[in-house]
Amino acid sequence: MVVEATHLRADAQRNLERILEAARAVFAEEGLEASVADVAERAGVGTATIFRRFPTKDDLVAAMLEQELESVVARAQAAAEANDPTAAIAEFFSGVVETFIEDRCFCEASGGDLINAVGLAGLRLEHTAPGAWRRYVEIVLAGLAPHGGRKLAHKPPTPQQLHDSKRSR
Amino acid sequence: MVVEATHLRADAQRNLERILEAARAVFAEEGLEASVADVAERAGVGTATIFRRFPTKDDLVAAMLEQELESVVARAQAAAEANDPTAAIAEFFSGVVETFIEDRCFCEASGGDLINAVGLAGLRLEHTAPGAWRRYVEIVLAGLAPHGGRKLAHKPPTPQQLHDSKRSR
Amino acid sequence: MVVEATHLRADAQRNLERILEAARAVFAEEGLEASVADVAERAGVGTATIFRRFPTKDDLVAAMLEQELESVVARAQAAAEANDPTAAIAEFFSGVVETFIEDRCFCEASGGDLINAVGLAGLRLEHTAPGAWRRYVEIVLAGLAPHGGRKLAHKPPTPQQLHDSKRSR
Amino acid sequence: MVVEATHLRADAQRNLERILEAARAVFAEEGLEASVADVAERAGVGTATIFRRFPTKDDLVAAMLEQELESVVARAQAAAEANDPTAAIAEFFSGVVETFIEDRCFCEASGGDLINAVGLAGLRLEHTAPGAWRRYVEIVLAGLAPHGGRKLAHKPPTPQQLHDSKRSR
DNA sequence: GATGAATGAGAATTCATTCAT
DNA sequence: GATGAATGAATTCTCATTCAT
Repeated sequence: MVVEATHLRADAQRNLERILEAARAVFAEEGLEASVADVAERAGVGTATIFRRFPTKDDLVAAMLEQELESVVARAQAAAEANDPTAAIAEFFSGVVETFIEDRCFCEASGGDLINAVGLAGLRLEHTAPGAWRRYVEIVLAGLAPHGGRKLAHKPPTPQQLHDSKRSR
Repeated sequence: MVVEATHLRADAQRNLERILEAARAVFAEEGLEASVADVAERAGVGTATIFRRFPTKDDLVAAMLEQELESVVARAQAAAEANDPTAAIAEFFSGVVETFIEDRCFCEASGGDLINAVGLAGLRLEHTAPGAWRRYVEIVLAGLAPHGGRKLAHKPPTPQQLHDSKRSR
Repeated sequence: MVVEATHLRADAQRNLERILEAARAVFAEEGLEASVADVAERAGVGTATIFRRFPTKDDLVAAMLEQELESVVARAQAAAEANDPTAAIAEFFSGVVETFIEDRCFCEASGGDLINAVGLAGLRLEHTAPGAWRRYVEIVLAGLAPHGGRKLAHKPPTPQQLHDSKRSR
Repeated sequence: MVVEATHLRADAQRNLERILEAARAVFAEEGLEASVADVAERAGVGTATIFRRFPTKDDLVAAMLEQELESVVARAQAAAEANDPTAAIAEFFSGVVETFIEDRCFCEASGGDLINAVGLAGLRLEHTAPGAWRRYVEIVLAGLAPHGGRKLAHKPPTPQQLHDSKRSR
């Protein structure tokens, strides 16, 4: 568990979980522009309770995203242990994009890799062309697949750079 | 020139250009959330002057984007008339993404295709990994290239759907 | 003619009339909250032209009302010379209220006598109970009619007071 | 008491009362066009405090008017139970107009009946001819009194119509 | 003399964050 | 520890009035 840090009284711990859960729900629905007050109401706590735990709205968002990230990490681990790596990566890629489509805010707040790129574009299209992102996944996967010893001219961003790109907003 | 419409007094025309120029700069830097006041300050005019010309913040944004769009259209036409279509499309793709990187707001306001996707992700990375988008362009181009008669399983969004996806925000 | 003051060039005089006419139309339709710019547009002149003539929006309103008032004065004179004073006053009263109903702004800007009172209330009712003011006219006329030598306990406001009550807004 | 609803913390309740009191005073003096900022200043709170309680300026106005209305209702009930109906109605009529005179905004926001009519006209005169409305009350009461079996030719507006006329602005 | 462009001074409303209870 | 009340700082937008052309 990411959010636990120090020992908390039982009720405090429960509140913390409720806050994170509410944040996920509210931000997923309304995007990052939802107000802290909305989250507080959904969580059934006062706004001050949230600010006691998370000095800043951004801190709340970050904590919530860390939770979402865990599920992605789990997916990634499953993919890493799969027998068919090609299928596994395809499934992983699609799965993450699907999560992005379902949770606008998670997508908006994530770092800028190609999966995220497809998620962002897919999110825009989802309303008028639902599922359009699947084609983009196909294309990107095809582009990533090794074909005839071709080498890409440009290097990928480092993990650190990818991580830091989350803060760009 | 899009914004000229009727004959304007010399000073008014100058102001109009300053406003548009300031809007481009400010929105490019800070994204669409930048305030009209910021644009006004940069342009050296009062906010009311802006609202006289553009009744709504959205109108201002739209006018500015129209200008950006023109340059993309010009690029597209050049590409269409090139001798080597593969090189032309690569150049076009890169050129548009570069424009996106230089103008966050233009990117944010555009429809959700793969070029846009790369732009959005590249924008996030630009600060910590400048130029990282070039690799993404490579990958997507590779994925788009015909290889061995492969067919994509999913259909692309229609032009209308792409267009409407601009409104998703 | 109220508005003529000094000798004006022919075109200036024409503009002046157009402004007053536009003011009447615009304020009658939209109430006193209509903007000076609206009046200018309707008159086909620049706003500055209006402000050259009328240093203040209030001045414009006042001038326009004076014109409306003239027609009321004409009615009053006709009534004064009629044979049947009772019928004449009834007709006058109704006529003025009708003018008020047709021109919200004239009513709103007039002094506070009983005719005006009926006009103000009638105006509010006109939308949902058109013509309701006619009953109020009846009642007030009945109340004004001499019955059995009764004397009213309170004195009427003086003409000066009535006039000054126009400024209460 | 209308405004109490749920249990409020002592200080909040005190502030709420101060806000309502300030609103009454400010709107009574300056009419409905007074700004919320004026009310806030008078109440000694920030504007945001007002908007927390009343999401809209209209809501604030409505709450305040409800309070005023209560006193009118009380008067009406007293009149209904009086022995001498003629005197009672006269007193009621005068009482309501007096309330109107003391509270411009209440008068402006009320429906368009004859009492309201007298209030509106009286308000305009009050500054230059204080108490002039008393004569108008006399006249209207006289007009309403049954004299010699006379019948009014026009019907009164229905309660619904009167109610809806409040919204005429 | 006429024009319309420019603007300062608001107005309503929102929200992250702090503070008294 | 928790609460929700209070608020300062913004934001979009309007308009009477002044000024350069």
